[in-house]
Amino acid sequence: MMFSKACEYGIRAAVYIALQSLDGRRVSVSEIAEEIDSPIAFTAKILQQLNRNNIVHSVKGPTGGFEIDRENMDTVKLSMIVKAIDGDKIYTGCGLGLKECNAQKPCPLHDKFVDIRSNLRTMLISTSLFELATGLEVGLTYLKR
Amino acid sequence: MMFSKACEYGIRAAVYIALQSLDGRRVSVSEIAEEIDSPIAFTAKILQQLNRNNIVHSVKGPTGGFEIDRENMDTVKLSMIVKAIDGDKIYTGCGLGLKECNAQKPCPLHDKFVDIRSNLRTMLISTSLFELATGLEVGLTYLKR
DNA sequence: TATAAATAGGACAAAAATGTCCTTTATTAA
DNA sequence: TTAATAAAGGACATTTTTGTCCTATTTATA
Repeated sequence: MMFSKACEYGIRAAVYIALQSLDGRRVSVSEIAEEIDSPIAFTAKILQQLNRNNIVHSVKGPTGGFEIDRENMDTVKLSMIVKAIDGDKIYTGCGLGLKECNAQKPCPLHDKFVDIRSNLRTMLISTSLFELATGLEVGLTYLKR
Repeated sequence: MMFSKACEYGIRAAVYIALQSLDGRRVSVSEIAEEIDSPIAFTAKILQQLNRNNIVHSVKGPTGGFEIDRENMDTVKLSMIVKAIDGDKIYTGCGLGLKECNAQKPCPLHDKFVDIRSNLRTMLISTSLFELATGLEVGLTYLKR
């Protein structure tokens, strides 16, 4: 609806990894892809990006996999994942695709988007992985289907 | 940011046509593409879609072109253009791409998206082409760059 | 130290979105 | 009635996104 497929998978994967890390479990790409119902090799690429951006931590070799430190679950906000994968056009871009659209030279929808964009931005900036993982843990939310 | 390129061009084209129709001028695809800074042949395709959905009216032959009745400028809301081009996933789709995501079985972002989506929906449903065209007419808004 | 398990990463493939070109159809006006 | 003009539409081309496959690298453990 709003994010690319890659970003959707990235968020779902990060939330799943966070959930498992709360139990001290490191998880493999194949488990992640299974649990969030995503294409495995594509998910692996996205996890590489998240790793490079220090959003998740990867460990190679046997007993390896992905994990997120308890500390990072609070530090990492949705906005960081979105920015790492989709860039920041969701914040800065014009709703009608104009290159320069701002209060001085607004597109016809500029003012109408101000609040919507601001709400979205605030939500993304203030929502942590920990918050999302705990909802899952309690069984209130789902990552599949 | 939120709409496809096709939809962005479609909205900009419709607003431009509405503006010119206020002056009783019918406009050609090439003029539209010039004025909204869009690829001409692609814009023509999009205008065909808008015509089929009775959002704009087209006339073939010399002196032909696109126009929008004064009445339709009030009737046609942004939501209709978006739906004609991008479908209604913007309203109905899940932020994380789950097939079935609802209050009973929500994704971790479901509740957080409720307000944002609702604001967006309300804005699209309540904004008419006339409103957008008059902003342009008065020189308060722009469709290019 | 050899083997196996796991991620990293490059190259490729498929699908979808974006964009172009050319012919057909309708219509105006000379 | 013919010529010119404009949209309609089909076929094709390009680019981006999504997705796959294979090899290299790292590392735990037998």
